Amino acid sequence: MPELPEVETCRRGITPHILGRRLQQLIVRQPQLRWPVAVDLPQHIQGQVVLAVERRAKYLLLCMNEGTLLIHLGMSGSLRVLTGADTPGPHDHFDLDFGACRLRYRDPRRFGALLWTTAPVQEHPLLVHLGPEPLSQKFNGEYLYEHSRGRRSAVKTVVMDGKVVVGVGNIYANESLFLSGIHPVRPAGRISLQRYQRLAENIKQVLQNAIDMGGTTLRDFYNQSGNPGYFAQQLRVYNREGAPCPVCSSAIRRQRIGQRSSFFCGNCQR
DNA sequence: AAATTCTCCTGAAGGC
DNA sequence: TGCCTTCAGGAGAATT
Repeated sequence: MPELPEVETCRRGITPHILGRRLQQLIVRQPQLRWPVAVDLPQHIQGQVVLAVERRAKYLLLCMNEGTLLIHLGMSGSLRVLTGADTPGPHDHFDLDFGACRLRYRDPRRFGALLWTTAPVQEHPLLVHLGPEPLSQKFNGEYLYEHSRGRRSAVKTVVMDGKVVVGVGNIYANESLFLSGIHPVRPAGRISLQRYQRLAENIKQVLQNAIDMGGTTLRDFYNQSGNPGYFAQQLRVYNREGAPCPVCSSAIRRQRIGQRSSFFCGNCQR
């Protein structure tokens, strides 16, 4: 399931293959993604040149001369770089053909998206209200503290709220809260500045470590070359219900918070 | 306004 | 073996 480190891994992997290249053709086999791919998109963007490959939250941004292609991997999406003939599978929904190589998008659950905008991309409706990037200086303990005052919802829900901070998905929220000794259901407004400083640092650390390891492969994340990420072996609580806490050996617990599985140590996290 | 629930989708896993 | 049912999850939309 692509979270920020997986999307960043993807971005870094595809960039050298497509930067400066001209799009020969967009081939759409399945337009029914999160939002339908516009029927006339292929003819609109044919011939566009990739000027930059950026990322905002979990959106990949292919910045081209007349606009920007937004790609979201949803929870089962992946992009592979193909350099030879390769028969598309049933979930290979579109190809971006750059001549020398092509990007093939696969997404069994179809929660992902392919959108084109000619307006300044940061003003796009999907991006304009997003919180800061977690690895930026704008995101820190003070920021979290200020934005959680008066909020009674679980701290885990708040750090996963894209309007507060982007890119912190379920896996990394669980891990960061464990490293910070904070119980995931603790009301966000009842946590001290000091503890938020520690949480913000751990969020940055966990995300950066995961990026350095090429992301987390639990089931279906593979990078542009078809290789898995190696952060899964670093996970301390996620998906480890019943296993011993790496610090105190208490059994890791599992609880649903806001429709999502949460994993934590009831002894270490208060 | 903030908090909660719903929604899209398919594959894996579990029950009988 | 096979046909259910349940669940997982990103995040915008809808509802409370």
